[in-house]
Amino acid sequence: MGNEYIEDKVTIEDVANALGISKSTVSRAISGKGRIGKETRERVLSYIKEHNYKPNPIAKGLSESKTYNICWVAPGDSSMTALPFFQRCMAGVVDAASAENYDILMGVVYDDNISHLKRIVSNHKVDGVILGRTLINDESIPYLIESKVPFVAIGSTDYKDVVQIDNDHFKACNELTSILIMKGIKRFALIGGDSNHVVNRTRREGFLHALKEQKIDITDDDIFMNCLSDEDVERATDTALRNGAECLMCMDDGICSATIAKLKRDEISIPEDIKIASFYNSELLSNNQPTITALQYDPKELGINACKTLFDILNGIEVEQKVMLSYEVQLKSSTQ
Amino acid sequence: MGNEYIEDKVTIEDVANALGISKSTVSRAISGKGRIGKETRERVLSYIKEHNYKPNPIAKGLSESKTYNICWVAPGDSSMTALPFFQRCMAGVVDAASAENYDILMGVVYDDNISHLKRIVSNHKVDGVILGRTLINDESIPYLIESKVPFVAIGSTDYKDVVQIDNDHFKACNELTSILIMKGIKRFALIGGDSNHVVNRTRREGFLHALKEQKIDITDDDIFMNCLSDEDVERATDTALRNGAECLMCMDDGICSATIAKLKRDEISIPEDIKIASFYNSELLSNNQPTITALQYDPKELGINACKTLFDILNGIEVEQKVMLSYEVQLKSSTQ
DNA sequence: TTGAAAGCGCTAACAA
DNA sequence: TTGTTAGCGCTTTCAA
Repeated sequence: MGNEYIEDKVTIEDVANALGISKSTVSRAISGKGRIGKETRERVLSYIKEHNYKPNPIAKGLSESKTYNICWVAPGDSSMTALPFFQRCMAGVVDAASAENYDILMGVVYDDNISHLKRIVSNHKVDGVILGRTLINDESIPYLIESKVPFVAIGSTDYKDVVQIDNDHFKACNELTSILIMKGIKRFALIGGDSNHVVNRTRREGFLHALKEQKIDITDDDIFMNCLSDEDVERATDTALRNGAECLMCMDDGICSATIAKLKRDEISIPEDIKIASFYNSELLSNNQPTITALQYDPKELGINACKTLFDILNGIEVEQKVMLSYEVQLKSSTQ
Repeated sequence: MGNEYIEDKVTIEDVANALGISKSTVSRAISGKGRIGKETRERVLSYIKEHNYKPNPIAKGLSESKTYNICWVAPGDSSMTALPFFQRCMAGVVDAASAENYDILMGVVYDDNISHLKRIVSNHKVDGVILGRTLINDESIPYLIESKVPFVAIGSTDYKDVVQIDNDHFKACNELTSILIMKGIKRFALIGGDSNHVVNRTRREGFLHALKEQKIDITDDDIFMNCLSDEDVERATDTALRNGAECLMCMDDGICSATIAKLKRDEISIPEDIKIASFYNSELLSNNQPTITALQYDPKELGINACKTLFDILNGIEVEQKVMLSYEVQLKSSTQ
């Protein structure tokens, strides 16, 4: 049965025999653990390089009770998964994992179905898990806690003792909003996504906090959460315009690009007729005309950081409960 | 060291001891291979269900020389990876793999750098590979052939003996173009992407073949390949319009949505001022106004098919060298 | 500094 | 029908 596709599958035993030494010596030479003669080590190292020997991580893993795999959990609904954010994040995770000779196993979850993640974890296929996003009612987190698998979340959560890597969305949204207020804008509308996503709630709070601080009024009529489809965005935009909004605050790149498209269709000019800003910048917006005021984060950095943190946990190194990565406010012509 | 996160990590030996039988009997009960008493099997099965025992695939794999992992190879350049196509395809692969208790390992390649794929394959981390797309000058394919790992490609290639799953882009593009010609369109322009991608060349050929068959002229001045950025698309569109094109044929969803955006910016109406069609439909286009004439494929089906084919190969079942999945021509208002 | 041997959790001859 | 045993390829005591 087995799968012998690499015919010259050379094992540690082959190396040991060829060199007339024991397997354990070869193992020591490679791992650097334990004492070993300098000359012996060099002999082994040069032999394996020449013969292109690579230790089999499956066997290594079995003996060490490791898998050398990390599970990257991404949302399965394609409206989400197509966002550049997840791609970038994952790229960071892949890079950081590769550096430690680890690989990434895909875990696909839906808002209400984490069976795929469960299969992977309960099958012992991974040493740890990185959650790509957090929900308010997140099935994954309690499951991961209960299963005792080490994990870190990208995003924030109220669950206790969860290691979190996030950008400081509250501070960022607060800051961007404050700046726009100082520039004289008084009537805002907020177009937001799924309020079951922690990040969306946080952004809303940062936004509202700035308004409150600067004593700018807003009613619930100008806050449009749960805009999941283009139609939702369209409706929100229409209402906001009717209500006299001066500036549309879009909660993320997807919503902002839908809003821009809607405004273009209606031949409403930015920024002359309406100003617009986004709480998340990405290539969906970056080559728009006019340029869009937005908050800039580095999702790849988030992925790298999450993965490195997970390795620290796996290695028994103490880590911070919550790391907040920085952001940048980019003021562009859409709010001039 | 090891990673004992599941405290109640129950092994086949525990099960055997608890039941007062041997490991091999338990193994047989689970796998169904070999002879075993009906009563014994049921005793085992009910015990493992109750105690939630799951065989460790790492150990199983070591003993069978299998990994129970498949490598999904996706392009790393984010302009590509963000396309819904790859997400959908991968979703299909994940589903089909899960059904066989297999998992998906991410392999990220760049046009000129397949080191990540090499690491995964040479480390024996996967039983097979699924290539998400094919290039004209594809480093991955010769590498995979040489390494002797079983693989299937989504897309077409001229390399010999490669198992390929594809949509019939030539036929589809030929058909769509022919229909538009019959509707009276005489002046076409083609806006296309990277000509190092096999699919882009094939689409161009299908398009040109229809023109030739129906004796419609086109010059190289109206064929714009390698439009990789929005600026490229913009320039191509401008030139095509200046040359008097009646209909812009866009090679994929990304290019088409860039073209539409450009036309909107310039306040050029579809289909009054210019008609437009896409050789690939996706949600990037599907809720556009006006609706867009396009070819519809099912990328998830492609992924499922590729994965099932790979399993056939792994199981020594003979497979077809090349499978062509169907498509649908959707005539909408953009070409009225 | 090195080697022998046991063990990681499972499968698969081979015996009984 | 079931048990015993020998691996799969590696790490890690324990001896030498």
